Amino acid sequence: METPQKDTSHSKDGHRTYSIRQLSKEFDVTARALRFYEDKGLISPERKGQTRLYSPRDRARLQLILRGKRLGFSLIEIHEILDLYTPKDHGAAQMRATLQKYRSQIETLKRQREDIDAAIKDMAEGCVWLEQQIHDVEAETSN
Amino acid sequence: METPQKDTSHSKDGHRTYSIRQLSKEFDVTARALRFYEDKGLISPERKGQTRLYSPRDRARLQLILRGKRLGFSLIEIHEILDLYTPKDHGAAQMRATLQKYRSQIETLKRQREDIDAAIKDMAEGCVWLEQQIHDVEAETSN
DNA sequence: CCTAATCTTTACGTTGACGTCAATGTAAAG
DNA sequence: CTTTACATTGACGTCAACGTAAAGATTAGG
Repeated sequence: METPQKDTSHSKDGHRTYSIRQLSKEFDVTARALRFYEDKGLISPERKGQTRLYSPRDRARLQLILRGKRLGFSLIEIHEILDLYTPKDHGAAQMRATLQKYRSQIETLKRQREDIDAAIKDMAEGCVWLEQQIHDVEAETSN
Repeated sequence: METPQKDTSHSKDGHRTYSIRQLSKEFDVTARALRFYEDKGLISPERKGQTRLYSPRDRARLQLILRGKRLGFSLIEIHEILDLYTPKDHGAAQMRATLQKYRSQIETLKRQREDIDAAIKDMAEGCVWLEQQIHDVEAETSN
């Protein structure tokens, strides 16, 4: 009864680390997918020997990746979005360029939200109509 | 100067029709894609001989398809969504089942909207931070 | 009638995002 | 030490969503 599972590890830098399995289970993605994302440069976990050790920052990046996927972005697009999240600290010119990217990304997202709102509206109207139909049919069968 | 382009046609049922080119230009998709969607059962234009004639209803379906794509749904998912749009008029049991689909679809969309709102918030915060940085740098260079 | 533009189908190619072995390494448990 | 479990890197397979090229039918214009 006393097998205190070693379910947490720590790197020499002190922070928590996650194995590839832990992360894949937690977020319900395959280890293959995680390695694939790494291949595409979306994540770069440290290595202990040759096995991967994911830091909390890697975990956060993974969350962003998955959110991007849910929103229908390609891995390439997600890569660009992740770049916006990683602080660059360049000159004012660079920062201004980055700021533009932020804004255009916001526009993209807002357009997407309009699509969503329209779709929700459609579905909601469909609901109302259907409920009415069902109500009518029931009134009829109760005759 | 008097070549009144025959840019509109009408079917025997009276409604307007669109050629595959018109539609592809209007929505900026290739004719190949339109035929592909037809292959997958997402759209079924009439035929005049062997050429396709798209009705306004087909056009509306195409809009829904493209919206679905922008939201990251697969063609299969879009097919199911389109089914929700085509009135079935079945028994009460069927209608109740359909109602469930509407509702679960609404839930899906709402979850997606939460993702979007979160992403927008992130980007907006990034903007603010960046603007501050740029401001600081400029204040410094003006010394 | 000829040509050019569009339409068609058929079929194979491509890209993205992984899945699925296979062969191998390594570390903890018995 | 051997088994068991999970890690690794290739390499090839697969599925979706089209792209692209080939070959022929149709139609408007000169």
